[in-house]
Amino acid sequence: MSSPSRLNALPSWLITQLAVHAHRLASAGFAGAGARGYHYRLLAALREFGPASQAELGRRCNIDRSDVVAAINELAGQDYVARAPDPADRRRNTVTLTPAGERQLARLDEAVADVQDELLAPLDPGERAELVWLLARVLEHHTRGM
Amino acid sequence: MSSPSRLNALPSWLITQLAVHAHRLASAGFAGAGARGYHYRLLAALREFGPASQAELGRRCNIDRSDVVAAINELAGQDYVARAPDPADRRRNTVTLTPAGERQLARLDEAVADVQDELLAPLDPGERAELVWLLARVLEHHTRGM
DNA sequence: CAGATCTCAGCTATACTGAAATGC
DNA sequence: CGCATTTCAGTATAGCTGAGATCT
Repeated sequence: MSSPSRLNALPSWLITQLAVHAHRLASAGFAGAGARGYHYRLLAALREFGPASQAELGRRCNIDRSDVVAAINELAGQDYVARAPDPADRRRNTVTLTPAGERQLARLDEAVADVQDELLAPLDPGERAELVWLLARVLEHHTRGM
Repeated sequence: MSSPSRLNALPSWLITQLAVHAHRLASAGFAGAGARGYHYRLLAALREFGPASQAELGRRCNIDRSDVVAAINELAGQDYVARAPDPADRRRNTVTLTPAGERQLARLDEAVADVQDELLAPLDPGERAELVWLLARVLEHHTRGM
């Protein structure tokens, strides 16, 4: 039972449909560690850039301000991050990665690596790099100025 | 404000984030013709394979049985498709593309072409073909046996 | 005053699940 | 009986909007 040929060569179709599979695999990988995609993004940002306000995390991870609140609530409830008022600017919360959060990030890194391998199974290493390069350029074009 | 480098080289991240942009562009293009992505998929399948049951349409377009009902309701309400009981199997509805539906599909084809151009703006024609080839192979791998 | 931040309530669209009614 | 089809009701998630309270 094949799909319409109009769709099979359509970049927007290929990308959105493949995203469904990528999301399914990633969610399953994260769920095995009791996490969601938002959690991985936030922990990765905290690891790389250090403590940050929720607004900054949202901009870095491309997560809405509103959803950052909920995700940080969850991470704080598992003691993967600590949330403290910023004395220098009392509108802000400073979110900090805890040692347990670093360990959780390491677990999620492993899960994520497995997911990439499963997602790109039919491609050899050179093709994977080519795909990443093309996707990154297109995504960068659409994120410029955001 | 850059994203975590863990994410920037991560295929599943690139694909899901790019899918957000692709979906936004496609939805906007379809909305200009009073349609949604489901409608385009269904009209394309009817045009290519002829009249079909809702279950077959769902399998071809990768749309859930439940969502096919709603989308066909909408298309039938706009007279883009006709729904009639199948005399050979009275469980089935036979869905047929109307002349108005063909014209709507032609409009959507144009909108879709513009969207592809906007989506892949930074890539030259050879790179676009390479990207489509790689994505199609990966997607085919994950759709096999469905 | 404008503007940023955090929070909550609620919305949209895609994708999906469960169950009932009907018919093969 | 098992199985397929259509339909409806409801769920989950990502992404997003509006508004209010607080603070720079």
